[in-house]
Amino acid sequence: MSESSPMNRRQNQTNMAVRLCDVASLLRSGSWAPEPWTGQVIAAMETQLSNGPTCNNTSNGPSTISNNCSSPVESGSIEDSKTNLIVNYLPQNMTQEELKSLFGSIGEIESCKLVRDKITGQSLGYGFVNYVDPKDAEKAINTLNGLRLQTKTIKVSYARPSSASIRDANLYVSGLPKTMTQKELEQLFSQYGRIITSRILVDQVTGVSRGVGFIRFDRRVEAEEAIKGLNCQKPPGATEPITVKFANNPSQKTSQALLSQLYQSPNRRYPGPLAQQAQRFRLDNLLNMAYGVKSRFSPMAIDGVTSLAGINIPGHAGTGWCIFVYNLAPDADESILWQMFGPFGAVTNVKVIRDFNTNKCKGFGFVTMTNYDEAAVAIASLNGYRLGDRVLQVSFKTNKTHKA
DNA sequence: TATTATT
Repeated sequence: MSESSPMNRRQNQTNMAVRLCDVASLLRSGSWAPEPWTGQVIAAMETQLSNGPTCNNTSNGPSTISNNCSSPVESGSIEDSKTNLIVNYLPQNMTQEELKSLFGSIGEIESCKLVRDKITGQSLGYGFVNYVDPKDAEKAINTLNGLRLQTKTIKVSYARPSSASIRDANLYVSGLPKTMTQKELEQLFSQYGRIITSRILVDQVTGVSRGVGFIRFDRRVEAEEAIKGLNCQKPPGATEPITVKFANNPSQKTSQALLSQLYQSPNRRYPGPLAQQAQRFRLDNLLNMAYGVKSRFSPMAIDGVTSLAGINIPGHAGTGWCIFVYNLAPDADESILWQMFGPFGAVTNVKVIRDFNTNKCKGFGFVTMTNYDEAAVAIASLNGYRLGDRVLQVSFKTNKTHKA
């Protein structure tokens, strides 16, 4: 994949940073459909893309999204890297390449790693991005922290220097009073050390606390002290004691979790045709992941076309599904494509085609999406979408190159 | 009674 030249990129960075900041803050404040194929996506996007600059910090994502860890001024230690970032709350299906592609839109990346389970290969939902230039790292925090991707709100912050002392510092807390807020939970635990994240789990329907939560400390010794001091103790005003222990390690989740997904009834939610198609492909992907099998439901078999190498299948480029986006404005940049297509699923690459001399967008661009079903929904949703004063044309890229 | 923050 060819990148835009460093010079082009540098020229665009200032504008993009501003816009991404605006959009990201709107993303944080706006309601967002958890399922990309509901009509709410478009409504939400209208709000995001057409509103003027607003910088509020309301968040409907992880409430620790802007905690006070690792701000540039605070990182006093000389060990602290000013280029290395940790990215949390990544969508499950996001790959390392997608991570690199997204953060590479800010500046040159020295290295990038998506952390995966050693056994299952499943993404653990976080990764590291190390920039060449500390300014780009700072810019990435300012512009991408709080970005909504699919159902997740990603968190971008400086990575602490890696050490054994910060591992296994995550606590699971149960028996909490249902009335206890996250702030109160933090107040209770903060006497034992620096809290990195906190969360109270809530009922998805009612939003009421389930009385359980997590506290991640900066260091394991702090977590140990919190267990000693708070396990089996009653919080102020509570009638029952709480339980505090180390949280289960996510890596003990075996392939059973994967298999259980396979046997879930696909028709439980009575989905429409589009969602049925999407689920069929998801199942296919799961089978593929678990057993390395391509079933007859493979995207390669869609429309009854069977092909060995993807020849004659529109938009299929081997590494994903290439989407053609036409009627972009001259000042369009990559960030607008990320913003439009990201909510629909895994996006591996975006590119705005620019004039070599003027560096202005020539009116079109390309987006590569990993999964057929997500690409199809994105196209169906975005074709005809009004962006500013232009109506976009969105389709799978064809191989036809005839010049009229 | 369980989300995914240290390569």
